[in-house]
Amino acid sequence: MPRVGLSPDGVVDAAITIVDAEGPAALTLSAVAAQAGVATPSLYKHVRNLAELRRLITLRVVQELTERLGDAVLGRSGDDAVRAIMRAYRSYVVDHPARYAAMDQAPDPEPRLEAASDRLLGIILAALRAYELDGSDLVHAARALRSSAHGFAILEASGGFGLPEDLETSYELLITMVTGGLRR
Amino acid sequence: MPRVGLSPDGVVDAAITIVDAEGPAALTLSAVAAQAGVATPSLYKHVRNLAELRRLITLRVVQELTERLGDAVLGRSGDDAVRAIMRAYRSYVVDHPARYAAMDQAPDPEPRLEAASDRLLGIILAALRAYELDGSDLVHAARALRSSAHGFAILEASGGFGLPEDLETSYELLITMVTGGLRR
DNA sequence: AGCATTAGCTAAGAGCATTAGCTTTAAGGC
DNA sequence: GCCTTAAAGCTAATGCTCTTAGCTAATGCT
Repeated sequence: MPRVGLSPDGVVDAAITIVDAEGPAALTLSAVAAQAGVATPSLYKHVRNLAELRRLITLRVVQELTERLGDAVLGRSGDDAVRAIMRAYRSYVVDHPARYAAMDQAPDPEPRLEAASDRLLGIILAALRAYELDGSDLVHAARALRSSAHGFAILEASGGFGLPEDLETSYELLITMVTGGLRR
Repeated sequence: MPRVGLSPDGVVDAAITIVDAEGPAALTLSAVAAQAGVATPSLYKHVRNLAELRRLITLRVVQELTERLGDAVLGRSGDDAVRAIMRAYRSYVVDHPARYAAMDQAPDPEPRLEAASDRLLGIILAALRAYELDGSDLVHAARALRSSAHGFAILEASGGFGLPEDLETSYELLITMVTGGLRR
C-alpha cells in the first residue's frame, strides 16, 4: 500500500475528471476512487460522504467561475462590464458544460460555499456600480443578471436548446436585454 | 394480492407525490411503490426503469406548465402576453418548487417529451407574434424569454436566492428587461 | 530511533435498481 | 356462464452503491 498523497482537493480533482468525461450521472465513489488510484473507502479519509463531495464540486465550480468573471470585468464599467461578465459566464459553461450541470442545488449550510457565492455576488455588484442603483434595486438587478446568465447556461449545458439557430446570437440578444433594462 | 389498478400515469402521480413531499432526492422506486401501495418490482409493469420514470416526471411538468402558460396568454398579445407568460411560469414554480427542480435535463430522445416541449415553444412563439420578428429573430427571442424565466425559476425553486429582498420585485424587473428588449 | 498520527487497506452490512419466474386476477370470445 | 389468455401483482435473488468498523503500514516529529 504505497501512499498516493491524496487530499480533499485531490478527491475533488478526480471527481471533476469523472464528471467532465462521463457526465454528472457517472459521479460515483467507486469511479472517483478508481480515478484517484485508491480503494473506495479510502475516500472517507478526505471527504465526509458523497453529499459533501457534491458540495465540494459545487464550491469548486463557483470558485472557478468567480475567477473568470473577476478577470473579465477588470478595467471595465457599466454596460461594458455587464457584457464582459455575461460573456465570461457563458464561456465557462461552454468550456465545462458537465461540470456546470453537476452543480448541486439545495444549499446545505456549507460556509465555504456561502463565502464563495458572496465573492461572486460581489463581482456582479461591482459591475453594476455605474448604474447608480440604490441598495435594494442593486440586489434586484444582480438577481436579474444572474437568472439570465444561469438560465441560458443550464439550458445550453444540458442540451435544452433544440433548434439549429446560432446560440451566440441568442445570447447576445439576452445580453442586450439585460444592459438595456439596467439603463432603464 | 388484490389489484390496485395502477397505470403509468398512476406511477407518475405517486412519484410526484413523493417529490413534492420530500424533495427530488427522495425519489426512489421503493418510496414510489410504497406510495402506490405495491411492491417495488411491480412498478416495472408500468415503467421501464427509474430513468424513464424521471423522464415521465419531466414530461408531466412540461405538460402542466404548458397548460398554465396557454391559459395565461389567452386573449393577450405583445408585452401583455409576454408578461402574462412569465408570471404564469413563475407561479407554477412557486406552487410546485420540488416538482420543477426534479425535472430531468439530458433529453434522451423521448418523443412525447419533444412533442410537449414543442407545444410549450409554440405558445411562446405565439406570444411573440406581435413584435413582428422574422424567423431566426423569433427563435432568439424565445430563447431569451425561456432562459430568463427558467433561470429565475430554478434559482428560486432550489433556494439559490439568499438575500431578503422581495422576489416579486426582482422578477418584475426581469420581466421589464425582457419586454423592453423585445421592443428593441 | 521511537512514537503518534493518519492514509490506506479488507471485510461486512444495508439499501437500491433490476431481472427472473411464479400466481392470480380480470377481460373477452364461445 | 365457462375458459382461455394477457397482464398485474408477488417473492426470490443478483449486483452495485454508500457507508462503517477495525486493522496495517507509512509518514512526520522529536
